[in-house]
Amino acid sequence: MAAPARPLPATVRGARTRAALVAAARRVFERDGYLDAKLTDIAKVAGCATGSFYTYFTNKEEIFAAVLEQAQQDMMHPGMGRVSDTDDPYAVLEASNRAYLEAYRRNAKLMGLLEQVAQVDPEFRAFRSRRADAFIARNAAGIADLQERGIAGADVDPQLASRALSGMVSRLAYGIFVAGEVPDGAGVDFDAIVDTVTRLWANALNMNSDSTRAIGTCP
Amino acid sequence: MAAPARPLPATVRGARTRAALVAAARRVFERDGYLDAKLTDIAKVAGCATGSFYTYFTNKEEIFAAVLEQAQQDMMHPGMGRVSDTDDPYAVLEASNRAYLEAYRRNAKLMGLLEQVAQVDPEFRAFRSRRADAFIARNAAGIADLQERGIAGADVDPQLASRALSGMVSRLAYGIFVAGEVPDGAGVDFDAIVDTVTRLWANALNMNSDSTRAIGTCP
Amino acid sequence: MAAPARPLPATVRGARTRAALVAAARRVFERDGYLDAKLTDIAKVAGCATGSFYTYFTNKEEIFAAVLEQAQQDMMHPGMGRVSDTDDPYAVLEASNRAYLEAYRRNAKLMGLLEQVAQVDPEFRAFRSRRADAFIARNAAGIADLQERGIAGADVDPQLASRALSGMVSRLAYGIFVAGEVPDGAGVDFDAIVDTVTRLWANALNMNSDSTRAIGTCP
Amino acid sequence: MAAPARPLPATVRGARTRAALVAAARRVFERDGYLDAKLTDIAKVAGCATGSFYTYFTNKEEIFAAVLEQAQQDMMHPGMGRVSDTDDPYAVLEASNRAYLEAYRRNAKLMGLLEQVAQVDPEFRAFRSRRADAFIARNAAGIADLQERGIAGADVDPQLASRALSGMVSRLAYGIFVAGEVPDGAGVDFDAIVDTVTRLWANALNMNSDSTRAIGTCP
DNA sequence: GATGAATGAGGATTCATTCAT
DNA sequence: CATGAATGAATCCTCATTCAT
Repeated sequence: MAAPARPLPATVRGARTRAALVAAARRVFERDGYLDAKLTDIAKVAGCATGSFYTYFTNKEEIFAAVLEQAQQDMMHPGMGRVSDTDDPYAVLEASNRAYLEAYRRNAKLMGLLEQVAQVDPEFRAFRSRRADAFIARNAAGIADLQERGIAGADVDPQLASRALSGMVSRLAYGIFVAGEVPDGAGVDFDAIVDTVTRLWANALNMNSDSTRAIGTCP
Repeated sequence: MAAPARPLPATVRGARTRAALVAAARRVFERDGYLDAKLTDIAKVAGCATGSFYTYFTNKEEIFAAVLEQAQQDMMHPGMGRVSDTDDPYAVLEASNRAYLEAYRRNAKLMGLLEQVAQVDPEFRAFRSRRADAFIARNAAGIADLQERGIAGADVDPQLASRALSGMVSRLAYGIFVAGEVPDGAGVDFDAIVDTVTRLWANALNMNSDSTRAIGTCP
Repeated sequence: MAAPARPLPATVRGARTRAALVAAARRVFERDGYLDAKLTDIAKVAGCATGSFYTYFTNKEEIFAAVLEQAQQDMMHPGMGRVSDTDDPYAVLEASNRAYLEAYRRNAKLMGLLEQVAQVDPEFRAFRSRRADAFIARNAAGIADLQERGIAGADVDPQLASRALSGMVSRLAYGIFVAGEVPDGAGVDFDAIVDTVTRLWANALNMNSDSTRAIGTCP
Repeated sequence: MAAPARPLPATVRGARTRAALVAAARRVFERDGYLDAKLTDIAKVAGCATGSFYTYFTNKEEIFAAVLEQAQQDMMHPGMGRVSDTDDPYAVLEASNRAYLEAYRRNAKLMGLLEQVAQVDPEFRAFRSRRADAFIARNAAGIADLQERGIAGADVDPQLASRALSGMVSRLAYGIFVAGEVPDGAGVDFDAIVDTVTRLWANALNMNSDSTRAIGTCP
């Protein structure tokens, strides 16, 4: 991560080649996995000579970082940070989860790759951690906000709760969209997942919504 | 995973060598990671010749399976399956979580390795899945049981909920014990983790415990 | 070394670029050594594009030759050839040695480079030989002259003696100025080196100077 | 140079292979030069697989060191250190020079290689320096001894003189045996070289031998 | 059973040189 | 003249696996 060691292309032709390499890399990574991906192959798929790879990248890590960077914009999610922006916390939570899961599904292969690379390369392990931490921090802030406003139960530490619940969502997303762990048969559709996750999250925080969406019953 | 292709040692000396190799393998795997572990090194650490490795194992996967097998007994956890064995569901849940987290912590390095290997080797990916599924199934049964007994809210699918909540715990365990993600500073101790996880789980299921541990308030 | 294969620049801009390249080459060669110097780097340091290099030079050898050529004027030394020009042979010898050693010291890095390149490139090995031979020949002539005039002993072959003694000086210069072999501690200053070398040389030739600088005693 | 990073062979077969590799390396180095020598070639010439090279050596440097080590015994020379052991200093000097030049001639190709490698690899530059320094130190001791005994003139610093004169011999040896600088035609035979070098050396030190070999004439 | 030397396929990487703009 | 991207041949090195002793 960090800025590419190699200078960015100065000409149009250069930019085109670099882009072709990044696109090819994504394809090869998704096809062969990070470890089995050969730089030779990436160059071949990009339609250029092996040496050209080194004009823009130093090694496999670097081009994977470029692939990630390119996909990053699409991977941004709102989180619960803006929970206070609206009147209905539950709706916000649901929207947040939906956005996260949709982005995850859209980039499922890449997320799987990141998971793989993180197991192998410390630099990307750190990257993944940073990404997760940002998500967790935003959600922790949202939880704390709800607690202050009396909407969520005050009996859990926002940080730890956020870490647990955020992990719940990301783990589930990984399991379903990447690992193909299908809950029970193929019958679980996307909405059901969003719904369940949101319910569990809300209940876990004891969110006593005044809305009609109230979950569980209090005798 | 599957029975060893090589016959188990027939002599005492053979048994000793095999055991030395498995022990050495665990050390080398934990030291270098699965990918960087060399069979040569394992043999060296075990104090025997390279060739002797092949007397007992066919390849790296196989000896990793042996390492896993050896540790498996310690990794068995009760889950919530026995929820009905006692009168206090919350206590059972907590005990289950504690047992899981303790086992995870005890074998943290190995769990991290399994995570790594699963990213690389399909066979172990399947192994990990089976292991997780068993856990999830047991917990799903427990949840269904609670729902039937009216102790847990009936508004979630037991399977999906179990998958989400079990994932929450295992993901948190991985993050804290393997990846070293420390929640907030160093102040979060083991009991707080067990407590929080259990609370979130119970709340998520809307478990209306009559015990004094009741969480959240129902007017 | 031979005329440049590429035509000398016709325009002012061209001359400037060529000069920049030669200067850059000297810096890069002295910094990285001949073998590790990359043409790419030379162009970069010269502040021009890679391709521009080939406008003026065909390859690394050629630009090294240009660097050498540029420094050559400064590397000219009188030798002993003009020994007969003056009345005091010893003074001439000393002046000759001093001039040689000063020039060597001034261009130490380049001389080191030449030594390196000569080990690698036959063309420059020949160049170095020609340079040395010229020096040796001049000194041989001087020795022969002294022998004829009865100033030097006639018991050695002027050619071989010149080769040995000239080699002595150049080897010492290399050792001290390039390789950093410091005689005894750091206490040996330049004058001492000139003095010692001259003495040894004069004695070796049995130069019976009538001057007061006479070395050794003849009963 | 330092102990080999790879363990020495434990079996006879191993020793044979290692020896074959060292012998092959010497041949390939002498044939192709250090820089152009390919490890692949060495293995091929040794009649074994590429990988076997790495069983005994880490890289080209290391096997070159082994080649050098093997030749070292033959390259030991007496120097002038034992000058006082005999009655005739001049004879000792001559014997010393002869031994040095003979050893140099015997290992000319290797000496040339060392010269080349020293220009490229700092480790071998250091090795060459150590070797030279040892030689210089021994000769310096000899010179000092002669000076004390009144046999050599006391007007030069033994260290610096030794460095200069030792360099004279080694430089001449290199020029004649390695670089093929033939003094004047092909007529200079080995004895003449020994004789001239010894004379120059003795004269340079103003050695007033009482022997009949007295050089130069004092009117 | 144990030993440890031998094997060799396979991929990353460099950089002088060319040429279209 | 200047530019700088594209080229690709050529070598190093690793390590799982075999097998003669």
